[in-house]
Amino acid sequence: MRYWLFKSEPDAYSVDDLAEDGTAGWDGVRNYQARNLLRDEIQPGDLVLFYHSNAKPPGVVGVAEVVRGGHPDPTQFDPASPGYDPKSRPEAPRWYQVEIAFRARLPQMVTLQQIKEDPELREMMVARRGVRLSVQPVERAHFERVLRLGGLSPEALGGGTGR
DNA sequence: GCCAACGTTGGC
DNA sequence: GCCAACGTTGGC
Repeated sequence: MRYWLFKSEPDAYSVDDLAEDGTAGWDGVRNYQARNLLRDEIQPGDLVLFYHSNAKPPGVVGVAEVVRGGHPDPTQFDPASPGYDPKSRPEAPRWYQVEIAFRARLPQMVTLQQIKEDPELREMMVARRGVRLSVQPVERAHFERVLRLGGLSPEALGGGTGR
């Protein structure tokens, strides 16, 4: 099992939206590095830190679980979608998504500032200057540390599937 | 294949 | 709202 961090602007899609929806296709990613992770690396059962970017303050606000691995992002074929890509064809999709399910809110959000100031977390990709990747790998130790700082027990999430 | 111009991200 | 840092595009 691997761990990831997904960024979302809460004005566009927040952890509350995910909690309400239950599951969501992580569509709209239009960056090749992130696409490769979505298509090739992210597997069902992997756990995701849900991160609010462009928020006040930015930080990790929840946990989700991957429930379906990489498959073509349908919004690329929808002319009405902001993610529409006229150069992508169904027989050779350019963009991929995974599906995630809501698992938990963090009782206390873990802010970007906390991550940067924490000796155990400051190596996280999200804390590094200039890193804009919206889908990032996270080390297990970092994942568990973020959960503890947020008031969740990693053990409570780790084993069960919640399904 | 270079690289200038442009667009986007996202913290501050 | 600013702007630094990146990524993408497209002319050549």
